Amino acid sequence: MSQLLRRHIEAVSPLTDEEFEYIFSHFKSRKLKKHTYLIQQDDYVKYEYFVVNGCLRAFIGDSNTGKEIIYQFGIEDWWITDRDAFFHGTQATINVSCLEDCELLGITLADRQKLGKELWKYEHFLQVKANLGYTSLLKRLQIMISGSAKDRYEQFVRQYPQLSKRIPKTYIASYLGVSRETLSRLYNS
Amino acid sequence: MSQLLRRHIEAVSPLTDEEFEYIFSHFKSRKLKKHTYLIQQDDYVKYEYFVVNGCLRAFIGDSNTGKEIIYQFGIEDWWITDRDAFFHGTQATINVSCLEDCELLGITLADRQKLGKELWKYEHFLQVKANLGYTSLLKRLQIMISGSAKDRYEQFVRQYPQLSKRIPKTYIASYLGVSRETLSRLYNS
DNA sequence: AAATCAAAGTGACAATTGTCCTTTAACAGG
DNA sequence: CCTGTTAAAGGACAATTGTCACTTTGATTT
Repeated sequence: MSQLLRRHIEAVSPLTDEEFEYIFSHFKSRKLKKHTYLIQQDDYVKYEYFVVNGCLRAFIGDSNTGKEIIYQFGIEDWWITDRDAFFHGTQATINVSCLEDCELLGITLADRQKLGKELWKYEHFLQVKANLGYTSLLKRLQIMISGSAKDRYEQFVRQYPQLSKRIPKTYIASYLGVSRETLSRLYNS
Repeated sequence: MSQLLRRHIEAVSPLTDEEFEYIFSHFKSRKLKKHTYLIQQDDYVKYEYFVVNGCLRAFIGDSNTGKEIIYQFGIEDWWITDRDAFFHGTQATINVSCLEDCELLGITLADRQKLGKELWKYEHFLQVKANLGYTSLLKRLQIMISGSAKDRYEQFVRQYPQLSKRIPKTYIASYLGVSRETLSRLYNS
């Protein structure tokens, strides 16, 4: 369990055993069953979660059309939360639910900041991680702006071959901003 | 000049005069005329730039279609570079050119990291800035996934009323992932 | 094995957006 | 004042994608 988190942090900032133990002591484990919600709209979001096991989806429920737009998946070695609500202490505008049974490690904003202040390595880890996240999001945005439905799907399969098998197409369509039917036709013609 | 940068950093991390002077001494001023390029595809990207004055666009030139896709504008108080190339020391995959005469402050990756190590406040500033950038990019992505051309344009005007007047519509269309003609029809019907 | 349910495929049609092309307007430089 | 350049508007048509309704498939439960 904790090994995954350790390797994840050490990919940026190598740690001593003591340092890691100290960091790890601030995380709280949480297990959730398939179909349950980690975060629901209007919740206050106390934690940011590291995914140890399972698969989740973060989505916006459009109250007008009743449709859901998935903007992120979370699997092993990824982080997931409503960042905006988490950082600003406001209510969630999104939902996060489990597509599989999940095992997570949560940390509060206060502890996150405390660790950053106490350990430069952790602050550095947060900084690098945020920058990596930014660049990968930017790549996704570029494809969303310029690519056709087909481009987007092919790129997704190339980038996440495992995920594209693990997740129902309906959800992938939503993630790509395309209707389920259109996606279906892309690989049957 | 330097006051803008100071206020920008201090919005996250208040500094003493000495600290700011030290930070500022690592930046190099650069002035560019309208229509010139700050970064061209295949350049090595030594600097990350803070915009003191002017307006720039970052875009991808699609070599197949010959079309350009703008994925970011840069104006006063924003940062601009090819982040991927800057962080990894690789060649630029994008272009950045000036829509107006520009005045910039550039910092190298080595100096950026050095400042982060020497001053926790600066590392913290980088971390917070990256997280803010991430959340704002995510909001943009959400609109790109779910919004119609009209939604996107209206949202853009709401969020950047000044920019929408300052920048030619052709560029705004490209930023929104919409053809110039489609955008033109949105506010004439 | 039968019943139930969720996911995926498909056909027909509508709506949105892109592409190509022509025209108009604004404006800078000689 | 003219001329060349750039931005913008708009018409006509094509391509892409969405929507709705229905069928098929496959998994799960009883």
